[in-house]
Amino acid sequence: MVSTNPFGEFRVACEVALRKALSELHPEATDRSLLLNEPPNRSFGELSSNVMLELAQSRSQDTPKKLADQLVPLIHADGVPAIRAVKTAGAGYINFYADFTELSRMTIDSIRSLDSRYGSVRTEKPMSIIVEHTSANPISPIHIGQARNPILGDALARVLEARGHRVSRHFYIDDVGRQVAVAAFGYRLIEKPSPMDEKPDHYIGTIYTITSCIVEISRLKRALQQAETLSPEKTMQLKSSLREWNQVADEFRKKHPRLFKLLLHQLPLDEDVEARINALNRAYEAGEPEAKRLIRETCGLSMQGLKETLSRVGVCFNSWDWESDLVWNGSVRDVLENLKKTGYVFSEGPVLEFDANKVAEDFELKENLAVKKDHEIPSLTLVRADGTTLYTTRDIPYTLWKFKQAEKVINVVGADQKLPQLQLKLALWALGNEKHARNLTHFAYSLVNLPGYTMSGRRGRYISFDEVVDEAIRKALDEVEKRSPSLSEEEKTKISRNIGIGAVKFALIEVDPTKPVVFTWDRVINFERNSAPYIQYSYARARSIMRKAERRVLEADSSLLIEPVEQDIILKLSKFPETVIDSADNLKPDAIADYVIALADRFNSFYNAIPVLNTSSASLSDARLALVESVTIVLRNALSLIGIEALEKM
RNA sequence: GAGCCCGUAGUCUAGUCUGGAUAAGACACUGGCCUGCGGAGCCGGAGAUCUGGGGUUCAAAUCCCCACGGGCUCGCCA
Repeated sequence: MVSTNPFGEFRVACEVALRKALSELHPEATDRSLLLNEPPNRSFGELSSNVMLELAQSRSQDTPKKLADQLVPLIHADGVPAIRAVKTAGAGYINFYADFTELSRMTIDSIRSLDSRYGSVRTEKPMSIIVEHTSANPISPIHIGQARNPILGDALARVLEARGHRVSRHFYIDDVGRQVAVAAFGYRLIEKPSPMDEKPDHYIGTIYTITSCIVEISRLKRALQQAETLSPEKTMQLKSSLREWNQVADEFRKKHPRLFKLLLHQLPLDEDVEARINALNRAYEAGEPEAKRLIRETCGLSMQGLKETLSRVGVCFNSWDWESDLVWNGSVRDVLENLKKTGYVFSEGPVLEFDANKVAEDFELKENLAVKKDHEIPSLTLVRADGTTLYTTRDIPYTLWKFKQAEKVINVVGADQKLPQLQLKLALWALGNEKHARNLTHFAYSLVNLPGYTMSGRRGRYISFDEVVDEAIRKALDEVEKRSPSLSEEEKTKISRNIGIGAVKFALIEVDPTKPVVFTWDRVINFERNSAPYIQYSYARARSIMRKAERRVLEADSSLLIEPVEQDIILKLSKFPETVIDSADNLKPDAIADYVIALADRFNSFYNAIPVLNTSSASLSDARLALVESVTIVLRNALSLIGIEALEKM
């Protein structure tokens, strides 16, 4: 029998048998939903129930052990091929032992016949889902702090697809806003020289940082000139900012002397600069042709670099959504009008504010949104005094637009943006889009920091994703040269690329996204510590056996696989579909990473202890070969879900 | 000041949602294993008062409260 979820079959069989017995003795206990757990080790079976420990609470006269002993004879597992035995143990656990003849056969047959589809269990409720991720500013390269975003977002999309959802990946190009105007302003000022040998996103990033740095310094200096009118604290604060920006300036003067000099020379250093930058921003929102040309050109250049970075690590998108389009086509204005009609918008002079807190209270949403009752949610500024809009304002029509195409929207956005994401959701409530509000998920991840400081695109203080990938590939090439000198140059290049990129991705995905990560080079390029090369190595070893065998096993007798290390692998293989379900339904891409390490571990133990090709009988060899083949399929499928390529050789 | 997230061997992490049997891995440290299929490997050893303190429970790394430490947020930035 082929099953999309072999361990699930065993689980259901145990649950049915257990419920039936419970309904005879303790009908009140059957309404519990979670009856079975995975025991800490296999001497306690493959599944275990502690219902009796709980049941004993209400029946003080009976010990859990006694209750379990009474129940077990009523659990009829004889007719169920998947269950070998049911026993009581310890304080009153009921342990279910799988029949490995059956489980092995079902698992291996299913994997070999489903092949690349093994692990994919279609949900009963497939949805159309938009995963918006990365959405990096189109004025600087993606840095390693942000890189967690595309990696998590892409894995999430892949896992959801495996679950049978229709997934569309969207990149939101944030080309409206002051920072873009700053970059474009600087770029035009130096008469738009094209990037020489530099990646265009790095090039624009440098121009942006230098421009913003010089503008900032001159602003701070002007502010300090009125020191007499300022409070001492304010003066201190300004001085400390000035010190920081001067430091940034020094760094850039050294790193990019030519551009720095050029920009310093061209930039008028009076208040006029800022006014002109703001004017450019206004002109762009208003859709004036010249501003459009300039800013689209600047962003286009940068996006070219971002796309290159993303596509080289295997992250692709279905849609590139320009934020400015929403402004120009009037949907931002329309949403503002609608929002005003809700009564949740108040004005402070020309400034419009959205009363997020009142929405949360009126709709009684605080508890649901994990906000404390007496915690006041800050209001959201929708429109500036000069009439321009803000990021989150524009995110409202964008979100509505996304919901025209999908039932569910997942925004992969850093945890630092929890508040605006909450305000966005409340805006949907206010607008009467309850259903959309409920189907909007902020997939939050903690930022990646460098030891000692936070990365800042604006300050140009970051390690770019590109250089991390480059370095990882370089390190991988060293290792390949050392370990596999006989491979062709072409193979070495391809392999080290895959190893390097895999290592970077793995480092970013293996940690629970809510946990903060401190970036260290060691984390990525120490291949003893980084598990990705280990997993790829395990795969290469397995494939090597397959190649040496020079035959495809048609009929394998899985009942010959009686070694504990073999059964450990089979058990793990049988659980892969459940892992994918958990990963997709609970949005846990990191669960796949944990799984694949554990499978590789078990395979390596097996590899070391058990011969596959030199066995006493051909049928045993066939059975083991089928097992090895199954391991290769599942390793490949699992790696593919987290966007890492499996390698034939390395 | 207020709110959110995180705290598990020297280091990095899994387990926390859904309480249950001996807290699971990796790095570093350490003792073994290449005439069997790839040693980026395998087998073993040592190393953890699960940040601290209360509470709930037959049972707490897991749930609740309070402290402490780290990160983030509270902008007419994104």
